[in-house]
Amino acid sequence: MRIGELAARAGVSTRTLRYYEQQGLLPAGRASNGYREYEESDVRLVVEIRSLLANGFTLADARPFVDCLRAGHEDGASCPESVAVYQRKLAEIDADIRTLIRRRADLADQLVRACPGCVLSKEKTDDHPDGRELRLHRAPRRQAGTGRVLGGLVPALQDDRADPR
Amino acid sequence: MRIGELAARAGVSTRTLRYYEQQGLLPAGRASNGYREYEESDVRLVVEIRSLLANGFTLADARPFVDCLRAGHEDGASCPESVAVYQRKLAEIDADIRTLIRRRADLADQLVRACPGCVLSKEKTDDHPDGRELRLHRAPRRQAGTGRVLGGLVPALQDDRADPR
DNA sequence: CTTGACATTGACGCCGGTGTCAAGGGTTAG
DNA sequence: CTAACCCTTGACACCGGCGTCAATGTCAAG
Repeated sequence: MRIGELAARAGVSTRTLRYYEQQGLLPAGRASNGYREYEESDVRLVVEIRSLLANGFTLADARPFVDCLRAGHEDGASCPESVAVYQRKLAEIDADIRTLIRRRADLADQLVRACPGCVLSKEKTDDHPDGRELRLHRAPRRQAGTGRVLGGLVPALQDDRADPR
Repeated sequence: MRIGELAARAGVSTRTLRYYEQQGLLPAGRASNGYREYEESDVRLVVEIRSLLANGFTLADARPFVDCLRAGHEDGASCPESVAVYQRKLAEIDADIRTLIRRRADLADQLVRACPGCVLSKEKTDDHPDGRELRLHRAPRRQAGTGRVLGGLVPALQDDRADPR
């Protein structure tokens, strides 16, 4: 099938498919006239990628899953590389959550200081008794070394200008 | 004082100060030779901005605080506009936290499904206390801006790109 | 005078994931 | 033959917060 059909069936734009190919995620065959040729299985691949992206993965993160599927596995997550990415993502999310919670507490404190009584919002400021959905299981170790941590969910607090990239 | 001194005293680059001026956050007077002239009080302003940025605010978010300080208040948060920003930020953080928590649960589920037993690493990772220098990067692209609040269910806060900007 | 530290404006780069346009070639139905 | 679509590559735009050049101006010290 050609790019337009794949785009329609996978629910993405042709631009997106070409971008994925450029990133090495979705190599396409070529017809004699230069048109890209895709397999049926590529639909599945694209859907997998979109699903991962929607869950906060980057394209680079998605690569092991795609490779795994192309290697013949039914589940993109059934390869050790994919599992490693999963674990790394979990660690990143945990770190982000803890950061946000800390930040929330700080902000709430400052708000109370500036405007006592203004805190009419949630009960997330303190450890709430029922421990509802905020229980952060175990904390992973951080690994923020190389700069990039998550695929973009949380405002940056990059004030430690220690490392110039 | 001139830009170099302010930069040194506030702990930012001159580029940063010029950027803030360009954004209308930090208007500077001019000497006869064209050099920017700053007041003592501007040190305070810049420090305030940096503090807010470090807490996940954008420059636009910081504006009410700066205005408040310049209006003579000792605390940048003691104006109603600032309080409103605080509350909005709290709401955003709460939404982000909920999203992340949901996402974490989903990922953990999938990991267990793909690799039962792989999750036990979660328990043994005992985090060491504290932890500055955690650098998350890049704010969510739309979420804060155009009135879209991610309070839904695993909203994937960036795949509803149906609206053309 | 020269040097050198400091100042100016302007512009590109980065990061991710596309949207969108431009300028062209291929294919097919009428 | 032509219209009407499909496809191709290439390149700019966007968002935030700057880093980092480039080319040039200012001013005090030696």
